[in-house]
Amino acid sequence: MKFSVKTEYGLRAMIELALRNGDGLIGAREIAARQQIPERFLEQQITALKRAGLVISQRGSSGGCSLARGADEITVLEVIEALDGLVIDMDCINNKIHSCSQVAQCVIQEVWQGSQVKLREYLGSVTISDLVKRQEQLKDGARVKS
Amino acid sequence: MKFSVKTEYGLRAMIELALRNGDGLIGAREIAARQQIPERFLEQQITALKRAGLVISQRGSSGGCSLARGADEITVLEVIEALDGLVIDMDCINNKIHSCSQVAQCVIQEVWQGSQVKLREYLGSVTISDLVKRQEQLKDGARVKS
DNA sequence: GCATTTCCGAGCTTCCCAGTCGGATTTATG
DNA sequence: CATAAATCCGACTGGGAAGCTCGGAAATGC
Repeated sequence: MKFSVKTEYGLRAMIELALRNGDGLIGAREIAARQQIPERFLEQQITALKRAGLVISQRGSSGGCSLARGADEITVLEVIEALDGLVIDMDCINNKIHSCSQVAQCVIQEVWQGSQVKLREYLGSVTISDLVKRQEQLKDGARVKS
Repeated sequence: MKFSVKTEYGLRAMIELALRNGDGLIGAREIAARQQIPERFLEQQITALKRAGLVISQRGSSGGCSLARGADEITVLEVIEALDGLVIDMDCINNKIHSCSQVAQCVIQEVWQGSQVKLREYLGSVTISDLVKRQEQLKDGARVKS
């Protein structure tokens, strides 16, 4: 049970984009370099984010991408689900299989379902903007300390 | 992001044990047969549950296992963590690595941490006894319908 | 002693994640 | 128009983990 690195990379990219929002388009190469992420790999995640409508992009030289909305209007949940699909996927409920011949399975699926709801609730309450703000806090804290 | 079948098997076994609590020891073979779980595989999970102190067991012929406490005193969280370790494991926070050279990573780790807390909170609030009761409800519902 | 059970460790197969890569398409610029 | 730079698309791969099997040792009732 862990979050994929895809989502971590995706979130880091979104933070980077949020920091430089308004500066026009930013290339995947640049984001990758700044965040130390394999470039060709990040490319794919950005494409996925674009398909999900969280990012807009333009091809060609001097192309790049930027946030599709304000950083405070994009939740962590959206980013995760754009990259990895549902936060918790269950064969029984999400997919069409629904092979609950055994009643006990259904009961357990309800627990997975409940987990899903709780997680989505939380992750949906955190925005990219929150992350950026929190990051500033951490940086300031470190500066004061040193 | 999904729960392992180990945990599903483990929970189903616990439900089975809860249903027949007080009837003495029950063999892994029997549980496996009833719940249609690969026997030798279930064996291992039961051993893990025993090591975690959720189940007591006795070897030898007419050996078997039973719940170590009341079904209302065992949470789903305990079962899951006994079988799969922490619900959400993060290299940065749980383990010793703590390689947050990049500040952005730490911010994200806080989100994982938050998810962990929420999930544990929820899963810790559901007991095996709850599952059994809920299962009865479902069965009754089906009976009325038909 | 023998059957039956839990217990321990090793091994095996299949699948998926993380990452790479070749190349097609689009576009600004000279 | 040519070229360089960027996104985009699809296929491929290596490694590691999940799911499961298996052989056999230790315990225990009959």
